[in-house]
Amino acid sequence: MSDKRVRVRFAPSPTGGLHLGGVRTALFNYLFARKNNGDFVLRIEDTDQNRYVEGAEKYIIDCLNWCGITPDESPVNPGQYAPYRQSERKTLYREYAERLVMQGHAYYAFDSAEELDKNRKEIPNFQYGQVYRDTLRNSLSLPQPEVDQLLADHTPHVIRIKIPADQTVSFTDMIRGRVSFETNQLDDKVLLKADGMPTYHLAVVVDDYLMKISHAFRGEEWLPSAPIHLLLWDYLGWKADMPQWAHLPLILKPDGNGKLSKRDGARLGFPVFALDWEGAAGFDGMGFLPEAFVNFLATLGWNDGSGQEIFTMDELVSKFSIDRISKAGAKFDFEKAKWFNAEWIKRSTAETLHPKVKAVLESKGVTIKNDAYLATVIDLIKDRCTLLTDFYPQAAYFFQTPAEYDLAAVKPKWTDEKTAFFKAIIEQVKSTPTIVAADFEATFKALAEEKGLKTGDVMLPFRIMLVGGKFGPHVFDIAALLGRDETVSRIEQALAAFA
RNA sequence: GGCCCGUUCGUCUAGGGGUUAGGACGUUAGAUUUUCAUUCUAGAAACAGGGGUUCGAUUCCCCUACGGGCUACCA
Repeated sequence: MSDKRVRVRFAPSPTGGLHLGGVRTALFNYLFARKNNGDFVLRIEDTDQNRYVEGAEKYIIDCLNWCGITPDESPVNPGQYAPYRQSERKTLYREYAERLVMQGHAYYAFDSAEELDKNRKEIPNFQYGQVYRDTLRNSLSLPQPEVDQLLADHTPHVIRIKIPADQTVSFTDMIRGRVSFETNQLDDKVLLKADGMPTYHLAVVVDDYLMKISHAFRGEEWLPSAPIHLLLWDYLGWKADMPQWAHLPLILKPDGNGKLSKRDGARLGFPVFALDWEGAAGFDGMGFLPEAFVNFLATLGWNDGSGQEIFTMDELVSKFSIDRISKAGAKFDFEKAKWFNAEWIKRSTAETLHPKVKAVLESKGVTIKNDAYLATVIDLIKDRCTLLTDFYPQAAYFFQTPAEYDLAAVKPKWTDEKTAFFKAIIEQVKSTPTIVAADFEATFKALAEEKGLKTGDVMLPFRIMLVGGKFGPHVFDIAALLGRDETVSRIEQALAAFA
């Protein structure tokens, strides 16, 4: 086992947007694969034709790419275990299901959905299992000739696993340790559906085997069905090749309880998807850096024990280990997610931020003519941005004259002396070839004193003239960046509004 | 209801038989910044409860409580 090549798979079902929990599962798979020089496989589990959502598969792949966790093998980049969509592997599963029937580990069942629903409603704790299966319509209860006839007539039927009585099924989960189940509590799950598609239970076992998966990560919600899978691995004769299981703790709703669902985003005002999905803003559209998103997700249920919180993908790969994954579910905390993003923005260079910031500004109608100028702006303001979208309010005034002023902050205290002061400043600025921040500051203060004004009384108005509001970096740095002519013109324009 | 998993500050977590139970987010108060943010300093804030085991349990065991998951021809 130890010499076996590490191969892991992320196996989502294409039923809609990929949410946080799914991305984290993918991430842990990826980290484990990279750390162990293994393969990271994306397998699309589209066995439920009713829930199939157009575009979901592409969306999943786009999400993984955006996060920087591109699979080594996938439907769009097949390896030697193709195909990677279960719908395209359909014919394969029947053979294994029939084999189980032949060996007595499974059987045909002809009951209709309606009949079963009725039983569930009328019989408390009804389970299609050892207690009731003899009373239902299946190849165990019906005489062989009748079964043959039913089959010959192509009567709709499913194949169910025959759970044995009085056994204890147990295994060692990499996160939880020893876990056991009594087979008497289990029901005879459907393996092959009436439409010929396998259920998750059959497909996951067959494909993990065929694709030589060595370690299987999945959410904790799968723990109760693990014994079914264990039994299947055994009955199919593949026990020695069974992957090691790791059931990941769930990501919970920030308020109340329960696992985080796709609807919580709209309800609570934060993204649950990585990328935008059907009008709902994802972390991307919300202004998150993929590095920050990945970093945040990695620390939701995992830590390296050192107290370090900011990790690059490379660090994550080298430090990741399953025994440091926690057992308990973790509530999603959007505030903490934002903190990670702010940290990542602060630590990123203007160069790496450049294209993303440019896109944000352009989407707001700001035209960027000078990339070097933008780079300087980014360096000046990135410390005050939590989300990429914050660059718009924080940077817009570097590119366009303020559309409106915070008049409440200046008008009540406006005086003719101030008007005179700024007129003098205009002349002063006009007489210099370029604005040098430190020099300008000195001149500004000297002139204020000369006019009998307190520096503080004219600094804020000056800021509002250039910026429009009470925010932004050092005002003289702004003036220097804006340049002589623009500074003069903004003062002139503002003077008209202030007086 | 049944089965399974879990439980350290509000949240994410470290720790582990003897600790002032540590960090981070958030929060509060100061400092710095003639704006705002950053930054810095300080503060409040936790071992679910009950039994064991032990010289000593937050740490190990059991029970209870609470939380979560599953209980489909969905994954």
